[in-house]
Amino acid sequence: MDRYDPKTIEEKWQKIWEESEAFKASDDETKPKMYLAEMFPYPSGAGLHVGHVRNFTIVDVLTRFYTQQEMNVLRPFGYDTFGLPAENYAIKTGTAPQDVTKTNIANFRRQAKRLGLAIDWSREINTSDPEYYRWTQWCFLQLYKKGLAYRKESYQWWCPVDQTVLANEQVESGKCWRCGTEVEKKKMKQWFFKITDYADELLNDVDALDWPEKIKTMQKNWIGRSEGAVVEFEIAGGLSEPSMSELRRDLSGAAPATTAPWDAEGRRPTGGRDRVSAGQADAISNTITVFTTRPDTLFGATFLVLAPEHPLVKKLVNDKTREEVEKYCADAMKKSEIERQENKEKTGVYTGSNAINPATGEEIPIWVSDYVLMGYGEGAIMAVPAHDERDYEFAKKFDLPIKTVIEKPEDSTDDEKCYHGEGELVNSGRFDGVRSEDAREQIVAWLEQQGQGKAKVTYRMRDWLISRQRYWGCPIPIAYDEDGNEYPIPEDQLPVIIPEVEDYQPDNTGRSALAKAKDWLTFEMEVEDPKTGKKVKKTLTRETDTLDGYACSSWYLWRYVSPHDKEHAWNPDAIKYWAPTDVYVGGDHAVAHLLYIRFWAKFFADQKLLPFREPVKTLLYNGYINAPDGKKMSKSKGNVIDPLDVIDSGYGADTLRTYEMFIGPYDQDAAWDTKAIGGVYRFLNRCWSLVFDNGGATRQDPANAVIRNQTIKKVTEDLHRRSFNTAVAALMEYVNELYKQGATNEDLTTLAKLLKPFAPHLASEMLEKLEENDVWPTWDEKALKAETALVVVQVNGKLRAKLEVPTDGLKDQEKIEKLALEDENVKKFVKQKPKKIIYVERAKILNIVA
RNA sequence: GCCCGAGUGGCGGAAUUGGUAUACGCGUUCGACUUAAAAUCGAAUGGAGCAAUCCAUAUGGGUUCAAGUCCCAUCUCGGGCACCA
Repeated sequence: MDRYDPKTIEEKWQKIWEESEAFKASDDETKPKMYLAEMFPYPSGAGLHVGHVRNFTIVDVLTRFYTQQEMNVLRPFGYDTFGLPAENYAIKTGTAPQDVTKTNIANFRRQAKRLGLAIDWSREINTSDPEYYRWTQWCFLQLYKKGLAYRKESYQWWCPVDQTVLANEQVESGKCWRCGTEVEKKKMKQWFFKITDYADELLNDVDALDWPEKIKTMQKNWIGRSEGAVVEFEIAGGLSEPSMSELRRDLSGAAPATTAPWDAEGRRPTGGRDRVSAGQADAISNTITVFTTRPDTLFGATFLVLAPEHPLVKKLVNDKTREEVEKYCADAMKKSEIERQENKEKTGVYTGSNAINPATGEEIPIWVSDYVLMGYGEGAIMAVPAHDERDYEFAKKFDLPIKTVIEKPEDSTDDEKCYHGEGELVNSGRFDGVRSEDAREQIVAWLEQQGQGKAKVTYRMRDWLISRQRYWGCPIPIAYDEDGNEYPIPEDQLPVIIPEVEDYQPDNTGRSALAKAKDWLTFEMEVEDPKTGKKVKKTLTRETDTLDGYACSSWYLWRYVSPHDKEHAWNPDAIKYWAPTDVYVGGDHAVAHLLYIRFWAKFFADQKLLPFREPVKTLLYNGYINAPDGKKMSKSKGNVIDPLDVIDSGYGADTLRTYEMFIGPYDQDAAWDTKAIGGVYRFLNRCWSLVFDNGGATRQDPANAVIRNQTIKKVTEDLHRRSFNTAVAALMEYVNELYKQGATNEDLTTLAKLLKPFAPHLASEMLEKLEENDVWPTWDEKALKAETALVVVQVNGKLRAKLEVPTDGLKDQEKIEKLALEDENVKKFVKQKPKKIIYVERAKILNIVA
């Protein structure tokens, strides 16, 4: 009698699956399809960790489940290979990132295979493969053609250690997401994707998604839609004429990548957050524009506040205030965002100019303060200290007037010094007595009539900064002539290959190491001259920025459907059949990646290149696996559980997989338990013994029909609702029962089939011995009920007796009542005629109200 | 501060539609097998009590024949956002 030997069994089946290409998605498009994927991993040098295993196993269990149900299943795999770790390693050791990546992929692939994953290996992709990034560059050009990839100069997050700019999404509480260094602001000309064009649609479509609420809320907060109005405040006395012409000259040099905020209205908002263009319209028309969500408080606006970066600031100062204001602005801009946020004490300076409140006609002072952010709204606000806490604080500190314009209702429990709720307007001229909710509309309408304002929607989300001053990324397919004109590289000349260099260190001018490849950097190309329109040959210099890695992962789910297509990024027929992805599983990137793929889906749908507007139907967001001590696993803490060690220690991959499914609800964090995994190993041993000890089936009669059918139903339904831990528990119960009752051949095949998604090697071994296929079993609704059922008898809601009655007698309430009232224990609690008796057949419960 | 989510045995957790609270697993205890140990198999295991029974799902109220589940308030923990006008 052999023992369960995971090593032998797993090696055997992994070889069989490899040789037979067992998990190749079929071309049979008549079958119902199911497309599942995990968020593809970054193949680090450390290899797989238990978090990967959980993530991959969730996908694998579902893949096998749907495959066993005879659907046409696509389950590909790939590697997200661009990024800083490979490049930093290259800088340190001089090893080419290309080579490190190759090694790491080979390692990851080998380890993934040892988990017995049902992957279609013919579709493997790798984002740093020129055959892949060629199409990333193509995607970029599509966005570029439509004006959704553009360049602008702006202040950007800069990580001084990694020497690169970062997207807003990559700055976590003022620190670089990679290295944790405090980030700085740096003014640079950078590439952006205009995701803000899709802000409304991205927001509106969130609700309908079958995604976790947590993620949906985070995306909504990130997009951050605010309804309000822009209001124009005339500058008292106007700007002096020298200032005006100076400004015009200043502005003509700037490339306004987005439209001026003033005319931003329509189906989609245009980016109103452009740091260069905001304020331009104002400068020329002698006004300051502010954004407010409370136009109803306009009469209470007693001063204006501009952000230190606001372009108008230097035009508003006079000889007396210039020095102080310039110093304040310089200090504010130098300060890191952390410092600016830490010190919530209000600071600010008076510019020396005043504005006219359009509602009251009063002159109000214009101040500068860093509590107003250039990146949001218009970079300027009207301060209503009576009804806004921040403005209140500022007014108190600098002794500015506070004017109440909303009356706090009598019944309000709000005891704040400034009331920011709704109420009736006072001190507001002809709007006195109007409810604030109504006043918002009325005042906006009035402003619009005067040409001094209009309704406006503002978003928190900024455009997506995609430039990275790094070597190991997808080159941006753009080149420049000596005047700085941009030329896209023609699609038939893609890919722009990453050149080989000796030294991977970025230079301190903010250019990536790509600039060191002199042969690559400049080249000749026939282009249309921007002035004459004629074809001319020019010497061009390539863009040395590379794309944010998130750009590479924004379309990979579509590449999987035709990974070797030489003509298309994704094959139009294949995408029509397979996409969108039915189930996508990951435990990270709630707002970055998961927002970007939605943005690209919408964009490419608009180009008629995708047949859907949402790329992921169902998102499963799995939790982390923590160390046994409950803390995050980390090398420095020395508490890392290596999944390969777990396999090699003798447990095997099946135990590891099943344990990680059993550890708890997939979407919750869980702590590794070195003891509990032994329980799962025992369970698999018991499964093995049922088939391989005692010569298999021990009973021939149709025993266990009830528990068998119940288990099929339970496991099937649990997999549909992604309750993996309870599905495993149900299998354990079934096995316990088979040990007590003995097992028929049907029990054994059923067990093996139901077990296969979790422990595919063992289950395959069992099925082979039983000479059975793996087609998912179905249950017989009629066979779910035993001959007798237990009816619970309660008196006043407390359990007093259990009656065993024939299943077909459950309908006979009278008889059950009679039986219950005859019960000795029930009699003790029911002395008189019961007031009421409630019987619920579905719940098999009888409650006597005595 | 604002917005989510969650509090159930010694531990991880189950209870899907308001209907037997604590499934399954770990741990612990006892027993069988063994010269012995491991492995395996079997039994017990929320608390109090000899028992009948009583008390237990963060806390306090409420609705209901019946509440872990619904409602109100409070506390604690976790996550997200955070001077966003």
